[in-house]
Amino acid sequence: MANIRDIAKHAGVSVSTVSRVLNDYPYVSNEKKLKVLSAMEALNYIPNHLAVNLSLGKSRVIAVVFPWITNPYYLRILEGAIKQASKYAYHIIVIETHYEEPEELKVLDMLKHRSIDGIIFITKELSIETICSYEQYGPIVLMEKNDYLPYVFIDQYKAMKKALDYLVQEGYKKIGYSVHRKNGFSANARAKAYATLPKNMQYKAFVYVSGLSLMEGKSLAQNILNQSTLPDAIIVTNDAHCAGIYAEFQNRGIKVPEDIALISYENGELSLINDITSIDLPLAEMGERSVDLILTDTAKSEELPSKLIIRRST
Amino acid sequence: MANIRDIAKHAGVSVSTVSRVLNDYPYVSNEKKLKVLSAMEALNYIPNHLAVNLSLGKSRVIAVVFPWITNPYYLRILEGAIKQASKYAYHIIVIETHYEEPEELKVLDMLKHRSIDGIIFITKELSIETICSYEQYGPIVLMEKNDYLPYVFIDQYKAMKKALDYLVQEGYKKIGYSVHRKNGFSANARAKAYATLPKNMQYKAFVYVSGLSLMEGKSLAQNILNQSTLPDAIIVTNDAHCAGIYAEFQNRGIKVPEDIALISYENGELSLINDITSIDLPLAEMGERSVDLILTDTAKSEELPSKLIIRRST
DNA sequence: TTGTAAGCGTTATCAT
DNA sequence: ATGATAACGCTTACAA
Repeated sequence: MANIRDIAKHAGVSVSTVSRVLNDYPYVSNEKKLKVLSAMEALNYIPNHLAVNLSLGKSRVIAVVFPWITNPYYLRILEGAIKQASKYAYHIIVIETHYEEPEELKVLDMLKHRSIDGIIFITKELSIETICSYEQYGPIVLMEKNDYLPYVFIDQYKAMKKALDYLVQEGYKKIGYSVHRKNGFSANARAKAYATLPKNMQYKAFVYVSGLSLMEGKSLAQNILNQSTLPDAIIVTNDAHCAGIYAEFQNRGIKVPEDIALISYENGELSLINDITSIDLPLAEMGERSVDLILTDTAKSEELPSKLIIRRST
Repeated sequence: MANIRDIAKHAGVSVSTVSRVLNDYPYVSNEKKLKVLSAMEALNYIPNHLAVNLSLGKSRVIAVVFPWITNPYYLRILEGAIKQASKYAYHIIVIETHYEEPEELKVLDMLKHRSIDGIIFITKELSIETICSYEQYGPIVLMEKNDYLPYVFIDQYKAMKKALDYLVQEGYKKIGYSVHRKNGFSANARAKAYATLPKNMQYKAFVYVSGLSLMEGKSLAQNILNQSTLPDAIIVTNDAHCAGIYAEFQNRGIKVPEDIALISYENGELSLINDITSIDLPLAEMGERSVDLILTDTAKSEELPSKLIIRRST
């Protein structure tokens, strides 16, 4: 394996000159440049990026962290991040935490050890203090608004409020909603929005803690239909979960929206095909902006807007 | 930033000893070991993996390559790969090629430049000769059976044959199927299996070239229903596409399986919820085994079995 | 415009 | 068990 020194020797120049040619620096005479180029050709030179990385102190890799990659919601964020990273000649490694703190700590340690140049936490379990203590080792972006770390976020309170206001205006009286984790960041925001409803329209029994997947949606629907009083509208965590509910409703002859209306978060393909009113979330853009936050100094933390797309399910 | 030399000095030992402690070698006296450890503590030492990588000539990263990450079929392979890689303390970077050869060449160049230690091509556009010419730079795994590179693969011919035999046995006469790309690896395998049907049961008009997504499934269904003669059973590329077809069939009052039967490849959640007969593919396992192929000498190329799961749609 | 030489922070060989 | 010292292959002051 020829290295930069071999090239220098073969071309009769110094290593710095070779390096300059390699990196397209100005101030290299055409004559020497050609010599270097042909030496590279002759010796079949292959630049070694591991060496470049060490020398520059960069890995050109960013980690994107989430509980499960199979959640299409997270996936679209990831896709945005991959796309944007490639513009900077960076690459994305994927970390699944399964909601385990030790997994998050492992990623933070990778940052500390310079295996990665930055971290995007799509969700986090660790306290913000813990995460902050690693910021000295490299940029870390969250998807929650906070006062300590850069973030890109969608205001879940506003999104929920938008859906609620619309449902109220349409005359729905018994509105329910599902959350994935009772005390997650977005669950709290949604609860806060729900609490703005008139007191007589707030039903603890219509707050469903459930999963994110299709099949879990199906079983949630079964549970719902077993309740003595039924909601007349449900706002569901994501498209897949909502599609599961919708499918079960169809099985059981529940008409949407006549019997029960549905709204999902996500506005992906599944809401499109079932004609489900959905809260559009700019997920790919979240991924893109968070990469910008990691890789540039000019990008600023920001809030991205959600939008209610009305379809036949309400 | 303290480095290994600073630690050595502070502890009054040599760098080799520090390195030995770092890597849990035997042959280090407890006395010196403690000295080193406390020096690390005192100087707040952080090992630099970029340096380790250069020294070892490894990046500890593997690339997984596919056209689009949003295909759940590929995603489950990716998930298996991530999981398995983490067992070896490796990480996975995700490459979306959008079926563009230059993107595949970029990944191959990363291998050449030692940015990654290996490549898993879930699909490929480049000729096998081209890819082979990069094998000298590191292990490359394909998901097609071939004589040149290691592979993990599912025999698409056998899978298709299984579905066809079953349909024939159930009395279906006008069997159609969809493929994603007319001359893709699996399209050819499926065509070969289809050609084993009695001549009078082969219908060119029932071979549908279509997409992979839900919405594309929906429009395929519309096209199918516009045909003058309808198939009585269709084998569909994947769950999402099949779910799109199924949804449109429901809209149009087409009964499954009475009017048209459906079989999907994938056997994921979408086939489960719609009770679709599906060809189970061990996708996560494909990811796991390909990582093994990259990272161990003992793993051998292998064929993984598919299995027909019979449900209500046939 | 070019070259010298000092990093970057490890691992690994080879003595002792 | 321990230490010198040479890799690993590049970038980048600084000097010329």
